[in-house]
Amino acid sequence: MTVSRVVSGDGYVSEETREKVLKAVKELNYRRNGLARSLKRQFTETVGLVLGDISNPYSTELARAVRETLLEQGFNLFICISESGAKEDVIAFESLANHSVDGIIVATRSNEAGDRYLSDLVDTNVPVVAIGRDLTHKNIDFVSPDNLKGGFDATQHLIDLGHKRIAFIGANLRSGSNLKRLQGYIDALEQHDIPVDERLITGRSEGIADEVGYSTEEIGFEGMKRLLSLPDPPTAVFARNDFTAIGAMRAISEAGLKIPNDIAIVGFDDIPLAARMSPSLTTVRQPMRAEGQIAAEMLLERITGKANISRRERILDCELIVRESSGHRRQ
Amino acid sequence: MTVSRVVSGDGYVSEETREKVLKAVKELNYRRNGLARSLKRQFTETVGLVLGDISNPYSTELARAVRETLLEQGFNLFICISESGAKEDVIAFESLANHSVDGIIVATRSNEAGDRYLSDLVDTNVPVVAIGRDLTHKNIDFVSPDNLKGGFDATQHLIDLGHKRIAFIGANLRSGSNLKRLQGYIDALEQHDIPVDERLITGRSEGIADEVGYSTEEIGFEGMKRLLSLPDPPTAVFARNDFTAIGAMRAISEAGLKIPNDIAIVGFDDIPLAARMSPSLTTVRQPMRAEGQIAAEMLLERITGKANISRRERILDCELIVRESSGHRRQ
DNA sequence: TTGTAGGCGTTATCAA
DNA sequence: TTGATAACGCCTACAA
Repeated sequence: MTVSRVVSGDGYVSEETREKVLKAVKELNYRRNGLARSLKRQFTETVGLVLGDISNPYSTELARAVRETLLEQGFNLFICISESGAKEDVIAFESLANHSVDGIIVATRSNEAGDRYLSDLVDTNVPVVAIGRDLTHKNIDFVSPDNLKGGFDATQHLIDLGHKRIAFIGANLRSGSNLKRLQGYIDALEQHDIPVDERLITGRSEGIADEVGYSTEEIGFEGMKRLLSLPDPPTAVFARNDFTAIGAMRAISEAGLKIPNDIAIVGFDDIPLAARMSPSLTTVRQPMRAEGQIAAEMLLERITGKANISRRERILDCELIVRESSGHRRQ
Repeated sequence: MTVSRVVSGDGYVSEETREKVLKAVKELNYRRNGLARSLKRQFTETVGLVLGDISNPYSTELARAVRETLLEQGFNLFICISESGAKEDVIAFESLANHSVDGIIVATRSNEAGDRYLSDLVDTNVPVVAIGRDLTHKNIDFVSPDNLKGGFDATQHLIDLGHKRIAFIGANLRSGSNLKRLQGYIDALEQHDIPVDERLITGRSEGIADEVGYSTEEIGFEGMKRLLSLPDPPTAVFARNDFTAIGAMRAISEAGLKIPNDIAIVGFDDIPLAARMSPSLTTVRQPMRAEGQIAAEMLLERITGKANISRRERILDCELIVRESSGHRRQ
């Protein structure tokens, strides 16, 4: 017990005993067992963050913002990777739960088994915040960029430039955020009485196994190739994210066409690479740092707050960043 | 006790009781406490990975390889970020130690307090493997790319192309891996009787606070600007990594000079962006995935192995990837 | 097939 | 100022 007082640094211990204890600690290489400590105290001051595509600068910026916010409050962050769907999601949640983290932030795509596990977790009073994962539970907070408006703005921008045949690359019906971007695209077309042509909406390519890391670029590449082989190819393209846009740009170049003269293109996210492409990529900037910070703050409120908070939702504005790849107004 | 048997799924339980237990588990939202379990069992089947610059694709590829290797053996991975030196290193190590991970892989730059903490950890029998962190301890394994030979090859390549005034950008005396690259550069020059000109070796710029994220690019930009202002500027540059090289390329372009005609440039790492730059970047490819995999394997051997293993070292070959930025042989 | 006892290493509480 | 006791929730070993 006296040792505990010395090591924890609180409670009355005489200077003499304190020194004796510290000496013994050194000699015996004693280290206080955190598991036992947490077991007794019932909290760990640790938060888990589950990330999907860790290769995407979007994820890493998010993680940095989350971590900074937590650190200010003395909380530690453990990041878990879950790259390929439900099974890995569950492994990640389970391992965080087994370590009794005080709360979890999820930034992977929604899936049934994962959602179920999360609900169970919340029911055992583990605070959870979701970033961009459509998951409606009365006690799970939700943070997301405004994908609907972002998709709308991107498409509107292309329409304003005089385009009528505008394609969407990388539709994924299983991803809510993606679906919102697609919906924004459709809304913009309809608002300008441009018919929605399903052949101009490409989804996930058959041959591509995962949608992780730079493989999303392949989706853009393959999708664009298919669009270019249409009898009446598009004059503009809105890609579901910057990596996909970059893949599409490669396909356009390889076909001997020019951006933006032959085909204009807009992405989503504004990863650092977007500004450096040549031509530089017009894109919808997502407030990654704000998303991370707000999610962390919400989680901390749930962790430290006494009261049971019910579901809150924060949809954050995106900003259209016009660069070279969308070009000037067509005649 | 019967509950434990049901939940763990081993030991004899009658079908009838099992069902009753499972029903109660559901109703009460019971979840087995992992802390208590680990406290009793004395292991967690979890490994910690401490990463410095998470924005660098090098780190994320490493993490993915580590994770895949661990997962095969049923181990989970927790990633901690330590962006700015000793203090954060210690926080990360401490928090992993408090959660009783079974082992730690460190991939941050060496620093005194961090090294000391790691040594203490090892002395309490926590297995540790270091990636690229120069840290000599009799029980800490070491994995690293061959920075010396990589630096030599890069410089040799530029010499072979006919260059005599070759600069090094981004020297950092506190980073061992960086120092090795610099040493390789010097070795190559000396072997060809080219005098080493200290003015051609730029270090860290004053104004730049951190060396994290895309800030390393600033180092390249600032360093190159200084080199260009010399009375007798270099005709070729070897940058300490790809981000630094990319920053240097930007400075060269802004000065109205052409790569590789006016100045040739070589980087280090071969991040995905290197191949896409225009001109594409000649660089020394680092075997990121192999580094991660080998580090994870070594750690698992220490964790599961009964015997005390003494320090092992694995230096992995790098490969010079010649692209456009180094150009053709000069006349 | 089920249940009891003891201990993993802490800390809260109370006693000395 | 220090120490004894109990409890955090689980699992091993043994008893019923």
